[in-house]
Amino acid sequence: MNTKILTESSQMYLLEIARLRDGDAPVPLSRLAEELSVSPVSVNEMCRKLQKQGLVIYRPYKGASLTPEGERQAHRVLRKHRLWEVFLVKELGYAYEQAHEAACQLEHGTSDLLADRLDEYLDHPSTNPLGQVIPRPDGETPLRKTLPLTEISVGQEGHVVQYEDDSMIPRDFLRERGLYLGSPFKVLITTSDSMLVETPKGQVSVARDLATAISVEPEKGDE
Amino acid sequence: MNTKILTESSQMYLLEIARLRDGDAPVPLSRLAEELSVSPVSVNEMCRKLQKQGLVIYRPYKGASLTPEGERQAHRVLRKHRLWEVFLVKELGYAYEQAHEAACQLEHGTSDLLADRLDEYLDHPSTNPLGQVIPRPDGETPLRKTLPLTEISVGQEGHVVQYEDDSMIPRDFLRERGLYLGSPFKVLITTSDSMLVETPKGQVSVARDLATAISVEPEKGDE
DNA sequence: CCCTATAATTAGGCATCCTTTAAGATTTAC
DNA sequence: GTAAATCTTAAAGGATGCCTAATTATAGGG
Repeated sequence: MNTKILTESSQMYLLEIARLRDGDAPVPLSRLAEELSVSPVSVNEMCRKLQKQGLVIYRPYKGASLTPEGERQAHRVLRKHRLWEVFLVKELGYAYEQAHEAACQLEHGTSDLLADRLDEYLDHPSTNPLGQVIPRPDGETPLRKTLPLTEISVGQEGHVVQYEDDSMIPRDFLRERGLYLGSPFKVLITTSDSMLVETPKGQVSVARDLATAISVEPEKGDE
Repeated sequence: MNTKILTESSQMYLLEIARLRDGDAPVPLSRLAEELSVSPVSVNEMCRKLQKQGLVIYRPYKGASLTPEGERQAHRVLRKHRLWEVFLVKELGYAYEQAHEAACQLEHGTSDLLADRLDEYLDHPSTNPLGQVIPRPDGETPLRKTLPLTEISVGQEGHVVQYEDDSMIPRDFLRERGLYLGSPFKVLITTSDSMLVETPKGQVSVARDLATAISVEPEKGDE
């Protein structure tokens, strides 16, 4: 049961559910289908299969969430994924996005042993290049959830994890202002339609609409 | 045509044909089936499919060999495989055999770009930990063939690549005497039933029967 | 030159993971 | 509360890659 072999595909599903999950809310299958570039029908099939295997809890019209075992498996994969990201960025000079792509390929061919060796080689990094936590081998590390920037209250700190709605994002502008992927920040002021945020490159005011599309991870110990 | 996507399975077949090939002789399908741990029927099916794709030349009762394009593809995979071997052994402290196993998993999830970056990171190694040549990205490097130790004539040098008949090999003895995987050596004397070989650890006399089971790669520029 | 051991092939299946089509269920929003 | 949008499910099928069992072809020794 511990040594159950998951197909690459199953791993991808579990990982994606872990990634998309927002707190304890189940992930809508439509979201999964989109992320995995697969038809909704396939996702439905797969989720029911994973439920039969005790890895996923699937409630029709609600969505999918992970069982403790599913969580454990997702962590194993995510650990490998993020360790490779660190290696690719820090050692091989990859840009983050390319590293992410490549890590998707490598994670499935990585044994637990290899992950541990890599972890040691990289000097036990605690986060990936975006500042997202790398699960420990024991699987104890809880994944921290990401929120839209708008959910962060004044005085809280955090860092940027992802841009949600690519088309709307002035990437270059944000990069210049120090609010790019991985950037730490602190919310200084919020108003009804904008936020003032402190970044490594100074202060930047962000429209609320835009802030909605910026996913961030709040700093440990807040909320 | 250049960007043709090979399945993991196809890659394995091509790689194995390249590995098992002895000079220009086609590889018997039974041998392939054995190495790949797959039924002869499956190998037959696959070889005919690869032939249809122009990657393999398959002659019933003779065996399979690579077309120039198949050769090119095999080189690409082999390059990745051996680069990973170097990384795993040199950087992560793997033993060779474990590195070989792990490299089998990693090679398929490795893009050409990643291979090049890794190559650079490792400072362009020319051989894997066993001294086998790492093909260059341009695919120009010919694979050197391996021979049984008995085929090496007096004065020639080479290095050990593989033990063929595991059950017959006194591994510990050979390791002690400096004739283990990767060891460089020079043949000093051959008689009708034994050979005297110089190794990093001194000289060792090897019975002809035993020498047959030791695969070696002769040094560049000989023969 | 025949006979046998080995190799090849055909036929039928299985598992995985994906697809499209189409019909039915539920939610959500007005 | 109903209608539109979304989700679920069933059915049928395709591609890959593997299997076993049974049959046929061939090579090579005697």
